[in-house]
Amino acid sequence: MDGSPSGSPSTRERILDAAMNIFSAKGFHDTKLDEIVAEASISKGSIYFHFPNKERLFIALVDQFADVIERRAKEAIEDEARGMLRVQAALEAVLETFGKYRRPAKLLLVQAVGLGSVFERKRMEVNDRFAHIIKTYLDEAVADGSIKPVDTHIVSHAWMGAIYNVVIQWVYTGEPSKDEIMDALLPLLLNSVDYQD
Amino acid sequence: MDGSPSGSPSTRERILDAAMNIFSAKGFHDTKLDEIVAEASISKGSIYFHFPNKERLFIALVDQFADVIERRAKEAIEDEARGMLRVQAALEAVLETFGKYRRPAKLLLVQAVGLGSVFERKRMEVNDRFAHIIKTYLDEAVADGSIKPVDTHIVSHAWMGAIYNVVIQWVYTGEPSKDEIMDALLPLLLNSVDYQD
DNA sequence: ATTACAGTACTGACCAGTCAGTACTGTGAG
DNA sequence: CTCACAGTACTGACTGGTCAGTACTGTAAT
Repeated sequence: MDGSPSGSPSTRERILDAAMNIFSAKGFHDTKLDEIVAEASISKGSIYFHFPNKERLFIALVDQFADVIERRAKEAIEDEARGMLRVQAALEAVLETFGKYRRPAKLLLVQAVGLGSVFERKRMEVNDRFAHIIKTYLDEAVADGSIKPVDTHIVSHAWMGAIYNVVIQWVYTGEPSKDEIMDALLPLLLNSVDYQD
Repeated sequence: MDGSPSGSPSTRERILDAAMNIFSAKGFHDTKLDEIVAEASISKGSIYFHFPNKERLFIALVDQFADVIERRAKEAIEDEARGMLRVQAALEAVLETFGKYRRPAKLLLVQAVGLGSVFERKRMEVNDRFAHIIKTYLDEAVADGSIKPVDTHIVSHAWMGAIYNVVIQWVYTGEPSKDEIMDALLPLLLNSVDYQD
């Protein structure tokens, strides 16, 4: 996910890896920096050499994964010509990416919620970023007549919530499987705006 | 919401009221018991007389609101004869109740997420409780032919996520308005399973 | 005088963040 | 080539503020 060449990972990468594992499992407040120190086999000072504080370390992980999701969605969209096909491609890409990265998904969708105002703003920002992408292409689909007019603002947020909740369910329980999700959720969402492929 | 007769509120109720205000605004970890003490004009000892610890006080609030939501949904369902009409009535009741209680909504949907494993279990429990109600009546609607067969497990979780996310958006920004949500979200959800009223 | 509660002062575990110090790698002046 | 110095990466023992929870006292009703 980090795109760096293989080989012995840098200290910074080891910190990020360990932090991802522990933050995603235990949440922000229940994760002690000393646990990350132990997991990464580095020193506490090292963390503070690479990151200004615990909060920013956490946010770095959120940003890192949000970037991956967004990049994949945009790549998928570029391959499709127009309108509703692009929306569909983006949805598939996002579900695919969540499916591939279970821990980061939990970090973003669960552990980044309900923290203080700093995190609240960050989570809103990521949320809006995704919703805005969906909204853009939904608007496009409405404009070219692929689907009938809808309140694309509400639809985009509703879709994201639907995706989030199903993915969260999957993150916790392993059920339903990725394939079932794709088979059931995708038609459901497309159906909700009266689009049949 | 507490169903008690009006009059000077008991200490317990004042604690719950104050805790609701502060927890919903600042989240669990950023809320100090001393703040609740000040807001409720009671004493710290009083809190520990009525609740064993901070965690259980928080959970009492979550349960209290989850009960209200569930009760309203069940009442609404009882008034409707069958199938999809009951699903629709339940959705309306839930949205109505979230709309009426903004702070409890934020507590349940935002502040109860991303805390430790105790809260995670509680939130899962509430989530599943709601999803199960939806699923029951969706299954009923499938059985009596109101809607075509769908994966009701995924649909129920997707619906809850959609509702949650739109409500969260509303809790934070006040937008879109309750009426807009009802007008856009309800048809969207019903549409997603090919039901037109 | 006992119960049921309310109020206050205090404690001590916890843990994010600090900082003085170590190790190693240039680098360029004499 | 070597010595002096600088920069970078990292270490881990230590600190100090915070706050949930406790111990204890006060009081009013029955």
